[in-house]
Amino acid sequence: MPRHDPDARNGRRVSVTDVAAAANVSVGTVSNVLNRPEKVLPATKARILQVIDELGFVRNDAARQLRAGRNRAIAMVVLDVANPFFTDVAHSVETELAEQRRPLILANSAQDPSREASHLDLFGEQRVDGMLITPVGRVLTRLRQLRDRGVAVVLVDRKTGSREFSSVSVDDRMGGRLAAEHLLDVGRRRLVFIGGPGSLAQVRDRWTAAREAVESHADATIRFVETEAMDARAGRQAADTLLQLPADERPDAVFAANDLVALGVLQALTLAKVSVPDEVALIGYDDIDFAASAAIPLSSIRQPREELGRRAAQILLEVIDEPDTRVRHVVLEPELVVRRSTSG
Amino acid sequence: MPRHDPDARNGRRVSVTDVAAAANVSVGTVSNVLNRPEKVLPATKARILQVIDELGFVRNDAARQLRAGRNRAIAMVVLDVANPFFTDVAHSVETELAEQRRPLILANSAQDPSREASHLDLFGEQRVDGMLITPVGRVLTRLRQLRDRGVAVVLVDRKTGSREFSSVSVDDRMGGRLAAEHLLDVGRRRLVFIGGPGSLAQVRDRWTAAREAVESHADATIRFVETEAMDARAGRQAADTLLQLPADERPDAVFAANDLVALGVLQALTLAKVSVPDEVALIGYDDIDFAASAAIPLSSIRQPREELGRRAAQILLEVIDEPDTRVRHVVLEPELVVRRSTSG
DNA sequence: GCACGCGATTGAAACCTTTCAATCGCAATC
DNA sequence: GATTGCGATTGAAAGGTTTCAATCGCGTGC
Repeated sequence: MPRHDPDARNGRRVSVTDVAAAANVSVGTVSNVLNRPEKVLPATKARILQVIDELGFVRNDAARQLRAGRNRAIAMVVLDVANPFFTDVAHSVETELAEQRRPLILANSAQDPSREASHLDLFGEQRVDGMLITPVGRVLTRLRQLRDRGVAVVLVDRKTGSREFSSVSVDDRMGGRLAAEHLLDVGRRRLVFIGGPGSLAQVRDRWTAAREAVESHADATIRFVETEAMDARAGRQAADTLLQLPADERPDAVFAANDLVALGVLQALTLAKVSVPDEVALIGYDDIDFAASAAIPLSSIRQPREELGRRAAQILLEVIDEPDTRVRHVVLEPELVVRRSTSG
Repeated sequence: MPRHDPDARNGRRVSVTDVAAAANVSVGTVSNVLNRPEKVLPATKARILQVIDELGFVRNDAARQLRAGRNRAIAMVVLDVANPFFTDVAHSVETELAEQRRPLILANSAQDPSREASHLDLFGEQRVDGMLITPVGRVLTRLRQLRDRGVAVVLVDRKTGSREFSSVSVDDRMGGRLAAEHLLDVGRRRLVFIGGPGSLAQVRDRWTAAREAVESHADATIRFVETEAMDARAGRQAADTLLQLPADERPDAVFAANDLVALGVLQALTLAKVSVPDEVALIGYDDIDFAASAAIPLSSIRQPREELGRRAAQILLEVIDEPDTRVRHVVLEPELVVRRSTSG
């Protein structure tokens, strides 16, 4: 009863050969109908299309790819699919690729170098045409191997190995500076930066620039609270740690390395009845949509994520077309967005 | 200068044949090293592995799939990748599949039947082993075709064509009832349901159950405000429409078909200085993480999304192993979560 | 010394599509 | 009536892997 059409299921799969036989043409003609319909006589085409329909023929993509030597798909490896920042960027990439009818395969490294490596290996075997990656681990060697085998690679939101691979990124140092200077501007002097792991370039750059900004104010300090991940849970935990400090050691401002962490911090502070921004000012990073509608609307550093995805896709397509184009680095600028969490 | 290793790039791609020749074995043995390493003598294996490394051989997945007739991958088509509910479900699916080393290909139908159809066609050509889908359009015919060609199909969060396909879903009617009854319980009588498009089964079920709950109260009313999508923007727009009503026609409670819509409604109401929950009570659906940290923490109907993904993946794997297992329907129960937006 | 058994290895066949040089059929031209 | 030109069609080859029946080589038991 669950069975719907046993014949179709048990019968061997239908191939171009079967279609050709049934339509009394050669396989070449069937292939032409599929790929260069204008090359075949309308009458023949109609007949073949009808047979295709009757037999339920579906082109086998594996065979097609084998013959072509490549896969039209583009793979994208992001740090965290649960972070709206990355899904927004991916969405923008997808939109740009849709024009060329190229599917986007999304993979989540979850900031884990071993997961990242296994995704890269898989995409290598799949011979994707191009790849967008926000690297976590030491992947330069693997990326070179891919490139040498003809896979176009563009780095997103990162410039590692920049002499060899084009990239599109947002200036994290500028973002870090903007955030820190804003906190200083609103009179805060005991800053904390929360983010991690410290091995992530994004985290390092934002932290370093923030530290430099703070160091130019003699009376201000900033310290680094490292987290293992960058989600709300990590933010809550980090904030709980800070709450255990004696009152006179508590920070009066928190700069979270992304908005998810900031939202976590906000939850923990609210729960502990610490007023934001009166007692602690709070700024995040990314300006995801939820930042604006948080319990206390969150100040943040806006990254132009739509443009980031679009430009990345464009450059990737260029590299696919012309692998020897000059390596390019597009650096976009972030922007400070002030909301209630830093300006009560 | 962008060129890294011209030899490797220009040279023909390395195949098992090349490896076999260089290692003085047959292709069969190379294949065994790759797929059944225990079958080959340690010394031979070591030699072949070394050659593989030296030559930079990477198995061609297209050829492998062609031979195998299928692709180990599982495809998942969701309504909206920008909705954390679906990324959470997808994440849970991915985790479950990881044990079998099956990659998950995520595709976004964006509630658009034509996008959904083209994804299905693509996955058909790719001969994925299995597919999880939350259907939008009239896809039953396509799904049957896929099933008849050996693709395991499990419906997620929907029961269309339930005699033929197994499914895992959450009881939307129960959810709709819980939401409406809660609003009635806290004394509201002029309800509005916001969601859409009305063709979505989720929307219909939640609405219908809510209407039924309201109808059993003689003095209460509920009306349907249909949106084109289910994101925050749609929520803001719908709320703006309501705000233009004369004060005595305004609702005193809003039931949004998902949390994104609810957050949009909340933004618009806040902007218009309408107090939530005093003037308008607001409840969402899904209980995404952000619901708890919204400006006014959002009451919602929690769906067990982790379990939803896990069970869906498990059933799919069962169907792949044993295509003729009985069709099963797992229905999970949603749960009311009361927060400030309905209980000031 | 021989047959047997068994693990290791072989290599041709199969998977299905696309490509492209060759061929066909037909009409226009000389 | 023969030739040319041209669009439509043909069909064999190529692409790289896996499978599996057949073979090899070697030690064991008689």
